[in-house]
Amino acid sequence: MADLRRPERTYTIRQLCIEFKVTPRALRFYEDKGLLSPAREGLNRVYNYRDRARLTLILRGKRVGLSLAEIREILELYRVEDGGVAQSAKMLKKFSERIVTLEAQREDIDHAIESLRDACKHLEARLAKTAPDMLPQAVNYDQALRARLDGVHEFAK
Amino acid sequence: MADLRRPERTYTIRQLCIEFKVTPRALRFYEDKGLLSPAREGLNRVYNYRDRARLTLILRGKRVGLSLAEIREILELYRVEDGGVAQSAKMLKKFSERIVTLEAQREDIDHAIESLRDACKHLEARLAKTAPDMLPQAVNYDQALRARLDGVHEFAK
DNA sequence: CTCAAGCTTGACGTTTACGTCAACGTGACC
DNA sequence: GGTCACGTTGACGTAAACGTCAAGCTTGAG
Repeated sequence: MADLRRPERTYTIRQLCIEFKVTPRALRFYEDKGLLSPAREGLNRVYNYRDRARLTLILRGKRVGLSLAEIREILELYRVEDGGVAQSAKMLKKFSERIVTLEAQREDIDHAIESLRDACKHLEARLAKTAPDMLPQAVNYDQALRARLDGVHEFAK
Repeated sequence: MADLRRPERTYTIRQLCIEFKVTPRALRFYEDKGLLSPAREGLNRVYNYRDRARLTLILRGKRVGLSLAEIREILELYRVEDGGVAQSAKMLKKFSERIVTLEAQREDIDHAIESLRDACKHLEARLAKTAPDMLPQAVNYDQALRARLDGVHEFAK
């Protein structure tokens, strides 16, 4: 059976939407904003391997709090020799700054995780005392963990 | 000289705004949304030590991508015994899920940082070859680093 | 007393990132 | 040949998180 992700493979808008759990509207929006530019087959959009890779980067960027405009700037670096020297210098500066803010953000996240873990411990202790029968709810934690290890990001509601 | 952050100290809205680099509008907005509830002196808001601590948490939450509504939920945990057992169980679940997403986010950030570092290296190499005189721009990186170590987050524009 | 500084409460505007129709085209079945 | 399923392009709506006035109170300096 052929690899569904082999480089020559193409995707319809719906296929990408399902894979990345986004809506067609979102993909068209990214296109409007210049973050994607899939080929056309008649009217229909045809996404290729590189479009898919870009989408991966777009969504990752979003998850770390970048705006679409910022993501666009970053993606444009990968356009070969897009700008002159001045452009490169500007980019270098921007990227450096961005790295610093991301590192700060990582510290914030570490703090937040720690706080939440602490809060969980307190909650668990409280539940263990007053209502041990409610503790199976804590199974959700393991569920989430397993899901994460499997690369699945859908949790039971 | 008295410690400007001693527990009994109070703050005007402007003082907090300057310290945390936010606008009065933002603080009033957070109040509208139930995240803050400073005392009043006549009409004027008077923030105390705990209000200031809450604001720290609010901004940290924002930096890691939480919505104000989510931050509000988390802050309410710290209201003593606010809910019954069911409430605690619900919170435990929510917090556990949040921890998982934050850990994923941290990985995203690590990836992003790595990518950006890589991009910077390429840019630097390119500049070193074509226009070594533009490289002093890279000083911005050190500037940013120093600023960060000093706890200052304002960069030259 | 006046007047500016700093606070207040509305109330409307703005940006970002889409959601949600409406109206239409185009194969592929039955 | 009707009718899905899936695609398209507008165009308008929306939620979050404030920005930006307008209009008014209060209080200390001159």
